[in-house]
Amino acid sequence: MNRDLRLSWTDVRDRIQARIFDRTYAPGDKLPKDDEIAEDFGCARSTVQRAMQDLSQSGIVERRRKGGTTVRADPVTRATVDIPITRREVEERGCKYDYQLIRREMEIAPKSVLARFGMKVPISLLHIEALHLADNRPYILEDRWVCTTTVPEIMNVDLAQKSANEWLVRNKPFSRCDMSFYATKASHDVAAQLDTELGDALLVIERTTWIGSEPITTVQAVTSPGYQLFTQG
Amino acid sequence: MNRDLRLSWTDVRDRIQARIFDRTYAPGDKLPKDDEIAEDFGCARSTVQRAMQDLSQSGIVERRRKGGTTVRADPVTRATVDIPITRREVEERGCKYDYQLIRREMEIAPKSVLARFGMKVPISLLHIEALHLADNRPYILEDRWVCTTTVPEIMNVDLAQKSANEWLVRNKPFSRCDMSFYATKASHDVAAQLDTELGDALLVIERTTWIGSEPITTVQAVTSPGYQLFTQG
DNA sequence: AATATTAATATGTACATACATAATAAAGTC
DNA sequence: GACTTTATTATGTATGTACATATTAATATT
Repeated sequence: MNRDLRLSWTDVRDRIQARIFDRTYAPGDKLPKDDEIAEDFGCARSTVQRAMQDLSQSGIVERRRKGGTTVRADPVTRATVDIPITRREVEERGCKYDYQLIRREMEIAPKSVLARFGMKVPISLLHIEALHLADNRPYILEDRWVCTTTVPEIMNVDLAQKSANEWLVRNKPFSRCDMSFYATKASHDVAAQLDTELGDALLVIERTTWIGSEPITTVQAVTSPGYQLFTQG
Repeated sequence: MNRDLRLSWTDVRDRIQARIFDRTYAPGDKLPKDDEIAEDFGCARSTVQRAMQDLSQSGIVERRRKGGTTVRADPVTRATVDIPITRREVEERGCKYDYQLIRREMEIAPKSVLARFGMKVPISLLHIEALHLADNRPYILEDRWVCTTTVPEIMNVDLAQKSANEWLVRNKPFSRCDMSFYATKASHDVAAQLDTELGDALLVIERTTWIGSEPITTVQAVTSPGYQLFTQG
């Protein structure tokens, strides 16, 4: 067989996707089984499998053993968000990065914080407030709680010099990260810290991480006014 | 070889990930090549390849032909957001879904809208304003522009009955979707539509879609107060 | 008819092999 | 030294085969 004519899995994916787009296979429809598509296209089943893997991850089709492949009836719009280290984010915008530690003390975590970890029993955690600046202007205000039983080393880190954000992400990899986004009105304190108006609408990025089942940290990153978070590709 | 002892690609991934987590391979470090890992673990290279594919997609490692595999120096926190059809989202919360068309007319798109499509020349687009309700309470206010040259069929759709959101996602698949999130203060109009206070902080989900290089639609979904957007697994 | 058991089946995985591709390193040229 | 050309090499892909696994469908059992 002429190798130049061989289909790549991206070709196969695109052709199947095209058939979904032009409604040859409409939402809810069942697709032929991989073997049939492979024979139809003149390629190996594993090539179809690779294409289907991609379509499945994109949320376009759903696959079940024995059940076959179906076009998702209720298509979802799926996107990926990347949250880099704040320093890097600022520097990639071509701004000068600065960082200020506002507060750092052990505290009994309030219920709202415990809830993010899925814990009930009150426990003392390291509470950190810090400000990230871009070109000397407040950029992100972070309100963080770190679990010192999972991450005892954090007690020896000079958080006035290096942000917990940076230290954690470089030194404490996580296996699970829950994230959420919401809007909040700038309180008196927050407005003062971010040097903005009381009542301004601010985007909050909340993240909670674990290693295995051990909680690492939870953070509310309150962004400055006008902040916009974009998805990747 | 005893098949029961064979490593699955998830095992391989987990073991490599563990070595990254315990800093055997620290950020920026180069990993052994697939062949070596395969021999080390006693599995086929393709199994390592599958594991690496996953780690690469998760943003944990970076792979380059000939260059090899490196642990990402500046780790990013990566997450996936799924935006379902609004009806489905409301119903999955166990609420009654309703929908109201507020406005629907052809209009010259303002520059801000054209910019989202990456267009310069002013053009007339279908402008739609609509309200999604959950248990009779305003849930999401959508402000949408549809490109009628790409989607002429939309002109024949009764948007008073079926939301453009739903119709488009079911009938006009897209190949590209740009998304962004930000916070906004409720204007007089928005506050009235969402039945909330003037100046409330609201999360806006902005999406723009294309099929190939043809623009389909762009929408600002202004959520009601307290709305929180979560990432997937 | 409802339930448990068994068979059938489409997708998923593991492996070996051969080749493709993109980056890098080495060698050659001016 | 600066530039171009040419190997070299690690990852990526395509294929075939053999099994594993999860689900559905069929059958037997109560």
